[in-house]
Amino acid sequence: MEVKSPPKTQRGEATRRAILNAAEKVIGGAGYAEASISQITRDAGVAQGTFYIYFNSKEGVFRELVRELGRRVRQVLSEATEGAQNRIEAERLGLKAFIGFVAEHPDIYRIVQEALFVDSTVYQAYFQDFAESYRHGLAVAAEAGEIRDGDADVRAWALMGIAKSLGERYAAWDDSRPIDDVVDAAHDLIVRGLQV
Amino acid sequence: MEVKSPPKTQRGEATRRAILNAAEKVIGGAGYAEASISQITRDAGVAQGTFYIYFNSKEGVFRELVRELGRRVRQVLSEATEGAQNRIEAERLGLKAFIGFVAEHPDIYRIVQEALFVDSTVYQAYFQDFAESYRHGLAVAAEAGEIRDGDADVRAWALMGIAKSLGERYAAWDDSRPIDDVVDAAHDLIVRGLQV
DNA sequence: CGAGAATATGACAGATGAGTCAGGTTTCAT
DNA sequence: ATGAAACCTGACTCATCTGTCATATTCTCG
Repeated sequence: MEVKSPPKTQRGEATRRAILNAAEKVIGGAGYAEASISQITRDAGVAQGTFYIYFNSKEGVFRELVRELGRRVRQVLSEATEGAQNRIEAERLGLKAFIGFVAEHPDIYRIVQEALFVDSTVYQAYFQDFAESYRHGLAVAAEAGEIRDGDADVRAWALMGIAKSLGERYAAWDDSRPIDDVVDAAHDLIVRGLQV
Repeated sequence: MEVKSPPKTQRGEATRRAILNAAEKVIGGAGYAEASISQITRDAGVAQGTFYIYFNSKEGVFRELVRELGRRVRQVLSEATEGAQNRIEAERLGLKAFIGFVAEHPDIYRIVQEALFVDSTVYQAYFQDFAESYRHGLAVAAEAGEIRDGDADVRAWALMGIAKSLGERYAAWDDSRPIDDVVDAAHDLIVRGLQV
């Protein structure tokens, strides 16, 4: 049974969700290696065996978790930037939303990072999805003359790197500095870097 | 015995080195979780028990490994940038050297990343060391009027993020694109971002 | 050369935790 | 009501691997 068939009833669906939520909590808190299936099922309020009705293995839930988190983060970012008047503004809104998200869910950033070691495929897919839509946004903006011409691919990865690094440093590790300060300082760098 | 006393003889020193080298190879290749002490000692050509003469645990070697890698990377970067005429040039040389290093030692980048999960203290120390000297370099350059004023701390973390991200994407994952291309594109962003 | 310090060996005890399974309970359509 | 499908249980098996230890070897220095 390479992949578990999805639950057939409400009840099954609810149990699956409970397990997934518990996995996020337990793995996010203790890390993948430390987290045990029994902790997860205890937290979800089900028996050990129930876990294997919905997932094939610890790695299995983890993969699912990472995919879901990717969807959530993309959702947050697209909502944050949809009102932007231009690319430069979108950069600011996106960066701020991302750092804010990491501040509110520091565990999520850890889980995604850990994916590199549990299953590098999902890790890469996670970032490639981001990069692709980022690259596209930059290419369109350059086309429209909102920013100056340049290598959209490298720019996308560079800007993602800025967001990751600042999120890690100023949100996950130490959120004592107001996020707006950090975003302002970084945005100055980015604006000048991109503007015509 | 909280910390192992260092080897007292040449022979002991050589054995310790052999174990450390084997650990780099095995952990870099298989990842921390998969790597076993027996693999490491087999590779080093010593018995299992010998490992515990020099290290307290798997975590112990790993910590040592990360510290050593930090020293090596700092060494490479300081050599690469020492001939730079100004900060802008130093950025270019440093970025290129870093990406080149990752391309030659893709395992090292993995090991450092994995430190976040094995011992977040050494992970943070690793990056804080970098950040501090980076921050200092930028502050001095701003003082000298080589770059425009700005938040040196945020800039340091942002620029480190660019290097990490590009190294991961264009060196560790897929080195099919000439590094100079990537460095050029990123350096354009950085120059404009920093210049007066 | 001989004693004791340093280094090395490898079998093994003990702990851990993933995944299984035989059987129990709930739900629901007919 | 009843049978079958879906769901749930938790004790148990089994493989893995760390860290220990009693013993052996090598080195060094008086």
